[in-house]
Amino acid sequence: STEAVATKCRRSRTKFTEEQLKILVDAFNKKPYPGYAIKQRLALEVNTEESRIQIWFQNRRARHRFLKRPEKNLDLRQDRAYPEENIQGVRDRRCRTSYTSSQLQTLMNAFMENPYPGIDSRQQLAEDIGVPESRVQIWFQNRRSRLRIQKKREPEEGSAQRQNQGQDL
DNA sequence: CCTAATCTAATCAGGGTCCCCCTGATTAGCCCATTAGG
Repeated sequence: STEAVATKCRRSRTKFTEEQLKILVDAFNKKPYPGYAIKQRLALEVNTEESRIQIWFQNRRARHRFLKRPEKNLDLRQDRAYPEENIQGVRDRRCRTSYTSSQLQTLMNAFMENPYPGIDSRQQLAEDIGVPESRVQIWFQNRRSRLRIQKKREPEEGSAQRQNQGQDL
């Protein structure tokens, strides 16, 4: 098995310089849950894609979640508990991407071909439909997730159309 | 080895359409998610 995709699967690792890390760590200490505007500004300041900034914050939070002092292990979420104090607008998210039907068609076709596209495929796809690669990646994640849920909800369709008792909850 | 990249599951939230549904965006992950590149 494993016909090992010839093309590279993962995006190559981003290597941050010390300066870049200093800026990021500084921002993280100020605000471990930055909104979109802050992430965008950091991306500019550090000269990296915003998606890399987002991943960096995710990974750092994961690492620090348990690195923190055990006596106060609820700190990371404090920031979310008091949204009033946020300098930046509360709940500052990236704007929803709205796909056209032809863009969706392209994504669907690619999904049926391979629901786990590597970086090269995603980038090609992103270029084809004119959307950032990070959005394509999210689209595939959500698509896979919802397909799983749907399959779970409808266990089988081809066989066994009789017994269907007590499956709720 | 360290940590960026990736994954699943759950949840928040925008927008259409009529108050619920679809789906994009964000987050956590707990013997402390897993995988793998440099």
